Amino acid sequence: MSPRTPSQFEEMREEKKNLIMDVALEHFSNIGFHPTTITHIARHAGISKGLMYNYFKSKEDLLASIINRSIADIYTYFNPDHDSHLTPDEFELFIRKIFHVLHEKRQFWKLLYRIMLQPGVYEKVFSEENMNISVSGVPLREFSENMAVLLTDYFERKKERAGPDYDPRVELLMFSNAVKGFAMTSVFSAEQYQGDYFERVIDALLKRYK
Amino acid sequence: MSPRTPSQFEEMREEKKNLIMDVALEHFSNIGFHPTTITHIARHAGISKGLMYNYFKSKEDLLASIINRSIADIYTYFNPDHDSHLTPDEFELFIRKIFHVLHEKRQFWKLLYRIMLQPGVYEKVFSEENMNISVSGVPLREFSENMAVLLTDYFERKKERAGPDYDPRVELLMFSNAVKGFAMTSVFSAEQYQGDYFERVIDALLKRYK
Amino acid sequence: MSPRTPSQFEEMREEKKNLIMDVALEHFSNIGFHPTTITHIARHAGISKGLMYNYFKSKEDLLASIINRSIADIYTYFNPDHDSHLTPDEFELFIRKIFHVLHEKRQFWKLLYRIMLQPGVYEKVFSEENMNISVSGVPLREFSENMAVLLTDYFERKKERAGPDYDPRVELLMFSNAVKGFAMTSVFSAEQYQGDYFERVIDALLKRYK
Amino acid sequence: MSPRTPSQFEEMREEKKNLIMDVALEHFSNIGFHPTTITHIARHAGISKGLMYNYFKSKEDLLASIINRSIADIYTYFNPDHDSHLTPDEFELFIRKIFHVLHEKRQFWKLLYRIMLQPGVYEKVFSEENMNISVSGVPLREFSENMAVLLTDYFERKKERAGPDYDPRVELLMFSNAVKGFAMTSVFSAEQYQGDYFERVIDALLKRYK
DNA sequence: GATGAATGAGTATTCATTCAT
DNA sequence: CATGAATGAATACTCATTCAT
Repeated sequence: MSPRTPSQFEEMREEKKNLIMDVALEHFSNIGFHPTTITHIARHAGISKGLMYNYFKSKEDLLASIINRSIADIYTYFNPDHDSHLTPDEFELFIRKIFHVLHEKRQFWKLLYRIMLQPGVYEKVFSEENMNISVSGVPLREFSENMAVLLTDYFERKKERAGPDYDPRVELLMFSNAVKGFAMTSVFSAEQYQGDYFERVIDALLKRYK
Repeated sequence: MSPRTPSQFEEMREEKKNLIMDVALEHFSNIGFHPTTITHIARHAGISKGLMYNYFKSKEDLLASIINRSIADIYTYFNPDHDSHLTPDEFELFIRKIFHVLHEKRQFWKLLYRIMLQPGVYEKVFSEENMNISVSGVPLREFSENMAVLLTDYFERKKERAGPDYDPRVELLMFSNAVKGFAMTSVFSAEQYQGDYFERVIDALLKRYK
Repeated sequence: MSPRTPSQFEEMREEKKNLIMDVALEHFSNIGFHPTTITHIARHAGISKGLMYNYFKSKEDLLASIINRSIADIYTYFNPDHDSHLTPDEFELFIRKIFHVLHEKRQFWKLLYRIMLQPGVYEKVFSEENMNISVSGVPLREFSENMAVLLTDYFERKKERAGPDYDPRVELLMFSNAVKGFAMTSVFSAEQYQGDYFERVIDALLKRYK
Repeated sequence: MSPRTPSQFEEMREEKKNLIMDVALEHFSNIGFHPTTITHIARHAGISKGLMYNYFKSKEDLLASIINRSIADIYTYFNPDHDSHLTPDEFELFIRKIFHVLHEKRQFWKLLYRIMLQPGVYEKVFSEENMNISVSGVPLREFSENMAVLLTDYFERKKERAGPDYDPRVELLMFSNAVKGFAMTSVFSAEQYQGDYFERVIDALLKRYK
């Protein structure tokens, strides 16, 4: 019964925030952002509407927080503070990580796709204010830029190992489109792709682009 | 001073309907379905809100009409009443047509992607009622099924011309993911892909999958 | 092919007006006044919305016209220009006429009940302007007043033939309530009262009040 | 400063609900269901439009709630769990109760008459869903059926006390029409019936049908 | 006369957000 | 901290009526 320390309070707060975000992520990604009401989220999280606004300053802030949290996770997982070049084995690891994260965070990707394609929401979430929020000290925008640089460099360097009409720009293009196409399909219709589907795709990608 | 003939009325109706659909397509695809209000559409089309409902029985009906109109166009363009097999040259033509239609109907694809990913809207538009609407006498659903059959068959038959570890299922998979990925990228960020971008992608696809 | 005379025009006009009123009466009484749209009436009468307003200056005017027409019919049927007293046989005839007209003009009574009980509509229809419209030269309001006077007089005079505790005011009251109750029941649930229902009620009323 | 307890909330809710229902009953019965707007009700109840929907899920639900509340009251008042027969004195009590409730709940009866005669509204309010709502554990439909059975039985048994040409079916018919006629008249034109009007009617009914 | 396209004021309903307790 | 009653701005949709042709 001793009074809680400030850090204990902080911890409880974080826990509650995470609970709300979990519930919201599930509903946002399955039902959509607009159709999911604050009332709905609050009820499913077992709290009151008013308390929601104690943790998040608006519905959009809640969405932005969810996205930021997931991106931070992924960011850490990929650890792209890679100052040197990607070896072929690191490239393979990279692909495997992509597919792993695609599978592991399916709900999040579903949400992200929907948000990205919905202009009104997108702008509000990635407003000036939110864009400057840094994750683990690195601004969000840098994340994808780092990736792009690493891959460009990888395919550029692969030229040496490749045939005469190898074009690194085309190669990067085809690779990213293949990944994007697969990502979307797997996120939105994962039900139909079972068994060794993931493995076969990974193999094909490695055979072609490693 | 003499009253309008029925055919004059019909012509007026058709014109207005198309005007409204054009305006709505632009806004739906750029701003989104929910955020675009009827008031907005009416104002931009230079008509009253009420008139909208003279032509379309609801906002959803308007959306469905737009989609149907475009699909009918595309359907005619592809003319997929193909009972025999696809030759390699026909396959090339097929790819070129895809990219042409992707370019030509960009607004429509943008809309379609958004709708498909937005759970609530999709179901309402492609309700039982709308799904049974036939375009040029052929139910909409058949369209994509025809495509799938043709391609499956094409990659199956290509086995004869291919190497020993050629797997038609994997091939079809990689091909459609590549197309999907490209489609999405080109529809949503066409600004950054200019010059010979389309040509390079087509060449790469043909080289790989023809 | 000779040009129509003015009276021929007038006749055609009357015919059209009656057609519209017939259609409207049917819909107003079965579906209700508010739920029945002008478009609906026009379509069922085989004319255009615009033409409707050529014959009737508003929806309410149409309703008032229907009511006036029916009341005029009934008025003529009853011919209440009765300057002398009602004999018992005339009273019997009167009751029989009531039930006949109730049966014959069921649609109209249905409409009238609904309208009378719907304050908003009632006031508009029986506005100052319409109340002064005379039917066959007699203002509408007089109609029911004439009836009331005749009946009051009848029951008053019956005192001579009746027992000691006969109260003409109570008698009139009970009689009119019985008729009203029966009228409403028969108009709104005529389906369940078949066979000799009408006859039995008439007999009972005559036995009691003649 | 301490937060409200659940029971305090419940009390507030109940109070507001009743306030809204009271205001709505008054307007629905005097002005009509359709012509009474939600805005109107809200303004007269001193609340916002939105709050209405916190308590009632639609305008029709509000109407149904009002009707159910009144019927529950009346049901309790009549307590028709009468398994045995009606004695003449119980019949008299029954009639007196009818007239009492007619007087006491005049607004409600006005509303009910209007609703019953308005086809569109009636069906929505007494939809499958609402009809099955039970009042004090007894389905609404049973209420009137109980009444009908009791009265049929009463007039049937009265045969023994009556003259040779007494027909119980006709008697029941005349009685209910008289009550119906009186009910309607008293509900819609009570202004003109003052003084001993009620008493005189009750006496006449008792003399004739007890 | 006759048509139906066009108008616009009006209506029910939703939902993020605030705030007294 | 926590609650949920209360708000109000916004939105889709309806329909009597007008008017150019």
